[in-house]
Amino acid sequence: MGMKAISKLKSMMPPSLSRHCSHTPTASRNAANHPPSSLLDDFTRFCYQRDLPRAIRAMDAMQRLGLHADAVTYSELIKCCLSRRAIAEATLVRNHIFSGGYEPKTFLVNTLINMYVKFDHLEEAQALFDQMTERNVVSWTTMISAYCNVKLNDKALKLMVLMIRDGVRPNMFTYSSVLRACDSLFNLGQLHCGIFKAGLDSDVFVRSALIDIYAKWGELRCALCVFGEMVTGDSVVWNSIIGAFAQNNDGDGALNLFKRMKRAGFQADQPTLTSVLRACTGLALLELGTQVHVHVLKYDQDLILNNALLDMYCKCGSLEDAKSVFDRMVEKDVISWSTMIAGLAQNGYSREALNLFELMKVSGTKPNYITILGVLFACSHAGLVEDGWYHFRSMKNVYKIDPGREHFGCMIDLLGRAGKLDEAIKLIDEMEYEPDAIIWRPLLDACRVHQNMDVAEYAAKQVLNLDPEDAGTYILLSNIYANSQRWEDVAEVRKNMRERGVRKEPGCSWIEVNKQIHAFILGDSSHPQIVEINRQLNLLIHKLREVGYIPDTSFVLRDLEGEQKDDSIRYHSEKLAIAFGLMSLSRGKTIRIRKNLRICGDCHIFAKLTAKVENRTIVIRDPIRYHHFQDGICSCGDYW
DNA sequence: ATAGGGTTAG
Repeated sequence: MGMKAISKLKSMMPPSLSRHCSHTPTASRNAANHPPSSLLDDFTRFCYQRDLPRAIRAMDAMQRLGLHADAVTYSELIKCCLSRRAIAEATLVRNHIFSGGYEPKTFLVNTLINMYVKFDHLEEAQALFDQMTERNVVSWTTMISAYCNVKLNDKALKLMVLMIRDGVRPNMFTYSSVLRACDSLFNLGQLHCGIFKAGLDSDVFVRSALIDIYAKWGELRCALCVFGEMVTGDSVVWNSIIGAFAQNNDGDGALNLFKRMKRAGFQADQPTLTSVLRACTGLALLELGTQVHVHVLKYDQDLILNNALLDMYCKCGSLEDAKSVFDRMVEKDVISWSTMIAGLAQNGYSREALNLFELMKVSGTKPNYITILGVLFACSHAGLVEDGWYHFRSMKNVYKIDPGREHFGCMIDLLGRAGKLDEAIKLIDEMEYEPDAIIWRPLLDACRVHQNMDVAEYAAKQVLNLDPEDAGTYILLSNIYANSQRWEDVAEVRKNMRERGVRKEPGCSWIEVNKQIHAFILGDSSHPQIVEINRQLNLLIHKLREVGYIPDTSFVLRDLEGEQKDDSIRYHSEKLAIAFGLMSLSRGKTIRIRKNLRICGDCHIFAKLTAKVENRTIVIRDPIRYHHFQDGICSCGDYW
C-alpha cells in the first residue's frame, strides 16, 4: 500500500482513533524530504545502541512530525536515561510520549513511573500515576514500593487499601514491599492473612520480608514460624532469620541457625557474615569472631561487613585489631568513624577517641547524633569538662544536630563525675525535655561516686517513679539508707521490691576458652571444675593478701548496679571467671571476661592486683564500658 | 514494567 493510500484511509477515521496512529496525514506531507519510516528506524536503532544524543535528536524530529514509536523502543530509551542519570533527557522523552494527544499503553506509563521513582522524583511519579486511566498491579506496586523506600509508611498502606478497593489484587511483589510499612502488629497480622488467602506464603521474597518485619517487632517466634515453613532453601531467607536473631540480641540463636545453614549446604555471604559478627559482638566471642574475620577477607571491600568486623574487635576489647581493620578500610563512612571513636572511648582511650574525632572532621565525613554520643562519652570518662562543653555546644552550632536526651545524659554524667553536681542539676533545669531515666541515672551515678546522699535519694526516687521495675536503683537506694543506718528505710525499700516482685538479676560473668563459653553465676556451683576453680581462687586471694589486698565490703555507694554487698563479695562471678581464666588459658594470653552487671570496687582492685601479681592482661567488659587491667592499673583510671 | 537479607548508641 502506497503512502497516499494510507493517508486516505486515515483521513476517514474518526479523530479519536487517528490520534493513535503512528503518523498523521499532515505529518507525512511535511516529511517529504525525510521519509517517516526511515526516521523511525533511525530512532529505534539509536535507542538500542544506547546512543542517547542521537536518539533525542531523532525523537525531536519525530515529535515535529507527530510520529510515535512503539512502547518497547521507548522503554529502551528510558533505560538508557536511567543508566546515565540523564534527568533532563528523561523529561524530554516523557513530554514526547504524551505529545500530540498520544495515549501510551499502561506498560509504558509504568516504565515512566518507575523511572521517576528511581530518579527520586516521587511527585512526578505520583502525577503520572494519577493521570492513568487504567492502573494494573505493576502501577500500584511501583508506587507502594516507592513510598516504602522513603519510609512514608502511611502513604504506602493507604495506597494498598485503595488498590484493593479498585479491584486490583496484590501479588508477591506488592506484599514483599508493603510489609516493611507495617506500623503495628495488628496490620502486620492482617497482611499476613492476606498473604495466606492469596496463597503467596511460599514465595521466598514474601517469606524473607515477613521474617524481617516480625523480627523488627521483636516477634522472633513468629519469624521462626514463617522460617520453619520453608521447603525450598533460599540463602536470603536464611540471612533473614539469622539477622532476626542477631538484631534481637540473641547471639546464641543466630549462631545455631548459622550452623544449620552451613549444614544445609549454603555458603555464607556478606549479610550472613555481618550477622554472625554481630552475634559474636554481643556474646564477646573474640576467638570465633577472629575466625570469621578470615572469611571476611574475601569481601574486603564491603563497607557494612568491615564496620561489623570493626565493632566486633572494639566490643571484644581487642583495640589493636580494631585499629588495623580501621586503617585498612578503603572506604569509611560515618558508622566506621563513630564505631572506632566509641570503641576507643569505651575501652578507656578517651584522648585517642577525641584525636580521631578531629581526624574525622578533616576527612570530610559529617558526624551524626551517634558520633557525638561517643565523643561526649570520651569526655565524661576522662573528666574533660571543657572539651565536653565545647563538643556539646558545637553539635548544634556547627553540625546542626539537636542534642537529644542521650546527649544531655552524657553531659550530666560528665559534670556529675567531675563533682559538679550543681552544674548538672542546673543543666537538667534548663533542658527542654522532661527529665527521665536517661537523665536521672547519670546523676544518681555521680551521687554514688561523690557520696551525696540527699541528691541520690531524690534522683533514685525519680528513677523509680518512671521505672518501678529497676532493680539496680532499689539496691542503691537501700544501700544509701544502710550507709546512714536508716534501717527502717532499708526495710521499706526491700518490702517495696518484694511487693512489686522486682528481683535483682544475679551477677553473671562469661569467659571464652577454646571457643566454648563458660558462664559463672553468683551462687551457682554447677561448673564441672568448680572445686579446682575455688582452690585456685583461694590461692590467688592468699597471694593478693601478701601484696596488701584487703577484701573491701564497704563499697556501698560505689556499687550502683553492681552485685550487692550481701551477695558475698568473695564469690562475685568475675572473680571465679578470673580464677578459671588463669588456670585454663596459657601464660601470655589475655583473660577476657564479659559480665551482665557493672563491676564493683572490690573486684576492680582484685583484678588490678591479679594482673600485676600474675603478670596477665585482664579485660572485663561490663554493660557500659571496658576495663583493661595491666601491671596493676586499669585503663579506666579508676573512674567508672 | 513491580519484590526480600547486613553496620554505630539505647
